[in-house]
Amino acid sequence: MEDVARLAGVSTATVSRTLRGLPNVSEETRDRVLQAAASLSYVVSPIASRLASGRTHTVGVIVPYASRWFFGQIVAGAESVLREHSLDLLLYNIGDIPARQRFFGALPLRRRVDAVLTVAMQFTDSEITDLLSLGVPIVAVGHKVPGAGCVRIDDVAAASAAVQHLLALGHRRIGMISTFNDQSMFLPVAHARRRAYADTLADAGIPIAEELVMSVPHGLDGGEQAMRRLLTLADPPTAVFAESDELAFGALSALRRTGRHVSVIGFDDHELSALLDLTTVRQRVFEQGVLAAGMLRRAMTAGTWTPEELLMPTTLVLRASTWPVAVRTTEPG
Amino acid sequence: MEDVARLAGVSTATVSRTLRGLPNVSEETRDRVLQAAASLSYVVSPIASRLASGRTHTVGVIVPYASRWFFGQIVAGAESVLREHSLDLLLYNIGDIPARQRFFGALPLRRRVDAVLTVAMQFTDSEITDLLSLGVPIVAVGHKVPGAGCVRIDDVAAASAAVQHLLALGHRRIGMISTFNDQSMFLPVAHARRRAYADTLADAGIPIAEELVMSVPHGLDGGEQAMRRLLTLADPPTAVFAESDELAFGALSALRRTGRHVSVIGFDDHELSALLDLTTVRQRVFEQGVLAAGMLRRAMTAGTWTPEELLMPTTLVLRASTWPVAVRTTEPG
DNA sequence: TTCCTGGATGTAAGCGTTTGCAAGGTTGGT
DNA sequence: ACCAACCTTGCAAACGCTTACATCCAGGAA
Repeated sequence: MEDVARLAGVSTATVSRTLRGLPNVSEETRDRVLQAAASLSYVVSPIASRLASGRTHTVGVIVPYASRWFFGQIVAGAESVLREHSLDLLLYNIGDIPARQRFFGALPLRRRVDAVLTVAMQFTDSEITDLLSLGVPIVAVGHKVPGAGCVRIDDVAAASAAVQHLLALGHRRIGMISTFNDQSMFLPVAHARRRAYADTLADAGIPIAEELVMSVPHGLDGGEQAMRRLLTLADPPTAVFAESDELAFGALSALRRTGRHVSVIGFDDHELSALLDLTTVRQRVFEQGVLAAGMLRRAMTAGTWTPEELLMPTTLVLRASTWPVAVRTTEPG
Repeated sequence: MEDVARLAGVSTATVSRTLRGLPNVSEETRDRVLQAAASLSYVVSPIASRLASGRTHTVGVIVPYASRWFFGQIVAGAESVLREHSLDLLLYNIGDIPARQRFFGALPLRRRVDAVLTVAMQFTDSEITDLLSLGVPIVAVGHKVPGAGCVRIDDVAAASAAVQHLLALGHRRIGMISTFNDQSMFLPVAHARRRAYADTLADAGIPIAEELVMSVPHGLDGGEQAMRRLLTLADPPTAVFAESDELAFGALSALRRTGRHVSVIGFDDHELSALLDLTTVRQRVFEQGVLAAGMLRRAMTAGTWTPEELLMPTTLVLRASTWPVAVRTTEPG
């Protein structure tokens, strides 16, 4: 920067002002500085700039499973808006207990980010305290976090719609594939969706059968296990509501291998759900990443910030994986 | 840090040395400093530390499609090893032309990262020059980049094996679904796999039919379009080799909708390929991310660095999407 | 002419570390 | 008892910016 200042015949202060587009620089000087900077192909050191200004221009993004479809979409969505405003995106994947402990033990975000985006993470109270102690705006995608902004869907309503769809098809014995709450992962949506399942059945006057609710780790394998177990029941369900499409995929896989026929409805509208003909509840995932990042960006620039909550719509997408209960008691159509 | 120094009764220099685990600090002093730091719950400012030391402890990761399965796997793999060594991962998603231009126009990596990981990106010569001008170690996953390290598979051999599998099943009219080279995206693997396809057919004495090679954008839609076009041919292929599983999924989708039957082999062994019964060429994607990050980490710590090349094995995974040519001329089994 | 105002620019003090160098203190060999 | 060698520690100068404050200058009002 000194070189640029010398070449333009001004002070480094003026160079700094020019390069950041501050208003109080004369046009003539501005041109001279920009030209000098260009000819030296100079760029400011973001690190020095951060140290001096105290702003990191970085958003920390915390996800439990970076490689899963849902999270990839959110991250990509957030990345697109952050990049556009030249903000850095620092990715933290804390899917297992050790990673989580390391994360909250060291809290590497301290002094490192101006904002935090968390995606479908269930935090303990102390973890939330830790996060809030960072003193930066936080936005959660997928569920509420006290003190943080939030972009999500109405999980209860959406899950309820899914179960109602099965009820409307005449199903009365309806199973649910839900995720573990052991590792306190995924609980936010799991909890809401499970409750919606129970309430909706109760409203329809159907008693809840404990054995029809499976708790498995998230992913294909989990879904497959769950469905296998459901199929071994003396009175297996005629329909199953899966907490996510990936779980539903696993369920479909189990069904195909065993040759059994059970209606399955998923949740998310995964990119491949159409191909697999999975009835599901669609939510716009990428866009949630976009909106969350936008919310953070505004909070960062405004200085002040009151957490907002954004509710995204969902749609029931009907495909061939669900059918009326009567039709396939023996054989699929 | 000053506070810690004061509380421990030493200078900031000693605190710094202690906190970084340098050897020349007496045990007694070390304990005192650590205790002081803990009681003040102090952490060093990474930014100040970076400015002073000149090292960013950050790896820039450049991907074309952050949300696609393959890239998610690589990123997750890399993240796991970087996090373990407390290195930051800065994600750049430059999938479209504008993003790419912005990226190479400003070259935001300058002064910002100690190493670069690129995933399946086809760069122009000038772009490679730009990247090398950063003066940091670079590792490419998926293909060679001159001057950079490399973790990849033998695309030619693997693709050849795929085509040979189809040949062995008796297919003679074999199509290929490949990706665009318009946006100079994906060319590295596209090129190698397409050449392998052509050479393998040629070796078998089969003339290449231009109309059997489709170029489409990557993704499900691309695969679907490609297969639809292939099916409209007067003499459609009996088998198709898709450059990636996602393209193959699209192809399967088109087949299902049109009720036609064509053998399809994919590439990657996507997480859902088993469910869709797709014959494919398996490669260990996550692990490639791990290895690439490890390579970079070593390069960063060593100071010196000569690009290495790592070749990962691939396996042909036989499933139900490919069958002998004679069997299904009329109806699937 | 004088004073005031406001915009453009320069000066220099941070920002919170790292690190080369020097100083002081120990230890052990002679 | 003396000196070399080594280990521990402190001092202070970077690192490359930002920014509060001071300065200067031109133009307008009185």
